[in-house]
Amino acid sequence: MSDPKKGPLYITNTLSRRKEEFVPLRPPHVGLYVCGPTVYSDVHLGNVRSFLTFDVLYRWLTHLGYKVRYVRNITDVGHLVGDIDEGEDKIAKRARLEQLEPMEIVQKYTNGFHDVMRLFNLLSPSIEPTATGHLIEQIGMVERIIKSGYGYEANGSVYFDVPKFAEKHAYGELSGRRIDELLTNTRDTEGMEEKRSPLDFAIWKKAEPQHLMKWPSPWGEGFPGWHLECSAMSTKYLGGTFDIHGGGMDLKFPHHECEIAQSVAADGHVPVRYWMHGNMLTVNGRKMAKSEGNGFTPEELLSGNHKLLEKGYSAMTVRFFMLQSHYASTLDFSNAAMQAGEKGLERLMAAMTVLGKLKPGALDGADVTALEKRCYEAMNDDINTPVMIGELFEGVRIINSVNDGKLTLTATSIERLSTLMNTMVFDVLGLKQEQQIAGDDRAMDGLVQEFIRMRAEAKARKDFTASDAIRDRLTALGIILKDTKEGTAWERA
RNA sequence: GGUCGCGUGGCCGAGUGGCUAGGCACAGCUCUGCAAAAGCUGCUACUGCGGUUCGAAUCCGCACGCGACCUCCA
Repeated sequence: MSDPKKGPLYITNTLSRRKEEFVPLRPPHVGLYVCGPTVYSDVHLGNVRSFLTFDVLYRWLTHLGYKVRYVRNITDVGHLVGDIDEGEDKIAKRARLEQLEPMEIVQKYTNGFHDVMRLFNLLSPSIEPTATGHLIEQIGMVERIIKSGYGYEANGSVYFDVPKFAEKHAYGELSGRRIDELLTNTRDTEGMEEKRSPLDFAIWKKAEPQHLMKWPSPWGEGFPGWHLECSAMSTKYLGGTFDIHGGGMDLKFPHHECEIAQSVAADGHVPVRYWMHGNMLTVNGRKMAKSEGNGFTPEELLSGNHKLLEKGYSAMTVRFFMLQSHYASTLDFSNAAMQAGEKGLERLMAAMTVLGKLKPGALDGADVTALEKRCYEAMNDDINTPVMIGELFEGVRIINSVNDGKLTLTATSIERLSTLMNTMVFDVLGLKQEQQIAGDDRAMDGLVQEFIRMRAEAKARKDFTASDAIRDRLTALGIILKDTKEGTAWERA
């Protein structure tokens, strides 16, 4: 980018397992694809972490001046439940249980997903394509794979021939798997006689009679394989090869590995230049997952009404808590850590309010330029939000010191600090003020100011019994008074 | 069983060869009528055992502990 303080950006590419300088294919444009949710149940906090990781990446790329096309899909063709059922579509299964149309389920949980994204202040993607809306593209891709010789039909289903593909192309590169090891580790394939190899995966699946979501195809009634939608839709909206593909660590294999194979087989080139994977949110050291039953919904989180929660936490507390660890590290959820995050966020946000009221001085007692530089370096070093937040607390210290008259900053530096803090806290980290601050509600503020005046009068005549009574009663109502040199401020608890 | 990764102070969590991360908690101090808020100060760790190096939390090996994916499967 033209502004030297802003670049270059380094990100960890799963393909090389190293930090690489990010150079877009067609600057200033950047194509970003992120695997979205499967809309057959509520998203839980672990899912949110993954989407949050790429939300911040999207925000940062945008801040750096890139024109980002951010595509995040909705998987509304069912996946298998896996170890529970016998090949029944997840969405169809849910539908029968709840006596709903499949698309009703899809709509319900898509709406819920959007609500959660809004709650945690995640930006909307540029395009949010659905799998059901792209059947033609997916069928086209299956045809191209068959044509290239890497797909074969068996009994109405079409499978991807992994061993044949691996003869001429890399398979397992992304996830560090070797085809011979995969074969060695695979058990008997009984019941899967349609497949030529246990490593083969379906790219089109024949629909059983009871299956509700199905479409006509050259191979009969069926539905697309679950790796296919991302390949078809990313190709459609971002091109045959695009810049960044993100997703949770658990999608590396087989999902993303299969995506690569499909694109190479269908179109002859690798689809993605930089693969990025976010790590898992854990609870007591275990991955938060639907199958573990250790997830909670946003409602439970906010209310604290869940056995894992000692109390409720605000969405921004959660967002801040998550950003205090690096996206590539596992993060363990605990009440103690949440409460620490809650306190830290309060201090940060309080400073943001103070920031707007700073009075300039003649000299600079702090180096804002250096602070700014460190913030950019942290973000450019693989989106290191925890380090960046550490720097922001240096900013908090400066702000409060200036406010206390213990440090001075020139008007220019205050302006610069203000821009930096506001940009990083609100635009990049995507935090927002949740607490009602004084002044938001004029009637309320007027009332409280009246009490503050009464208390000041009591204090002036040394009637501390009366002044403390006023303060204590306001505290009991959730109004906290803070005495400063300029007078008394208030905030809600 | 295979592959990959992790193990940091009271808690959370950065850090990849020498330089105090940061947050929370705790203690003391300043300010204050008291409190709160804020600032300052203190608490200085890196699973164990070997090795490389002038020097290792950071590199290598082994051990122990933990996790993710795969091992059933679209």
